[in-house]
Amino acid sequence: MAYATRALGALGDPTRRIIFERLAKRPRAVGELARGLPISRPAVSQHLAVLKAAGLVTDRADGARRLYRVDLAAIDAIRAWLDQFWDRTLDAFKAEAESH
Amino acid sequence: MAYATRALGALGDPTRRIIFERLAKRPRAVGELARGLPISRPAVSQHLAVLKAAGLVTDRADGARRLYRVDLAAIDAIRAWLDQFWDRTLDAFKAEAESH
DNA sequence: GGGTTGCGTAAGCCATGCCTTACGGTAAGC
DNA sequence: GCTTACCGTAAGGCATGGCTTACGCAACCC
Repeated sequence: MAYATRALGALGDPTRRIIFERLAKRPRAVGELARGLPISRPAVSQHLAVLKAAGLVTDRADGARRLYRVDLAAIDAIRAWLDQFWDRTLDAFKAEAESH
Repeated sequence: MAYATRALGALGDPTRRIIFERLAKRPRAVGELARGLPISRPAVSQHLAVLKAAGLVTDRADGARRLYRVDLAAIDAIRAWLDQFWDRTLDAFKAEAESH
């Protein structure tokens, strides 16, 4: 749950959402990501550090490169968080309708 | 889809997530929200404006007060966004496994 | 081993964003 | 009508965060 909120904080940045999108298609190295973005490679590296701290991605050494991939557990955590709000909101609607 | 990304941007702030949580339980007025938070009422009003612009909440006049409630459509949009990434990531895993 | 490629971290700059106080405007109560 | 309660917006201060350049280190190539 606090897992999900940290993930949402990380996905609040548009650049990190783009990085997250591209990693969802397939795992990539840092430089490969940077070449497709209008920011420097260290900037990408910093974004990846945030995503990693939020549990959204994992990294793995591949020679001199470092491959990042998305972590499905984080997606599931956010989904569970959302569903909880969905239920609460529906209950609130129902309670309000019955009070009339 | 761009709907979902704007919603994620709005939910990136922890205070807005708290406000969103409380509105999910039941609709509330601005002052009522502010009394339960360590920030001023205008600050809450600004947060609500962001949430509203992101399509996460709707507002309705109630006399001198203004009631805010969460919009279920936004939650659904985010969920659809997440599911899309879930599928992509699964496909990437599968493709990688088959390449071995 | 020298050179190249790939990466993380540090330091610093600068814009963005969140918060405050102050103000004006509308709706309810007496 | 006057006062009170509730709210949105403006203006400004200040911290946070995202970006850059510079540096150091490890892994491949020839």
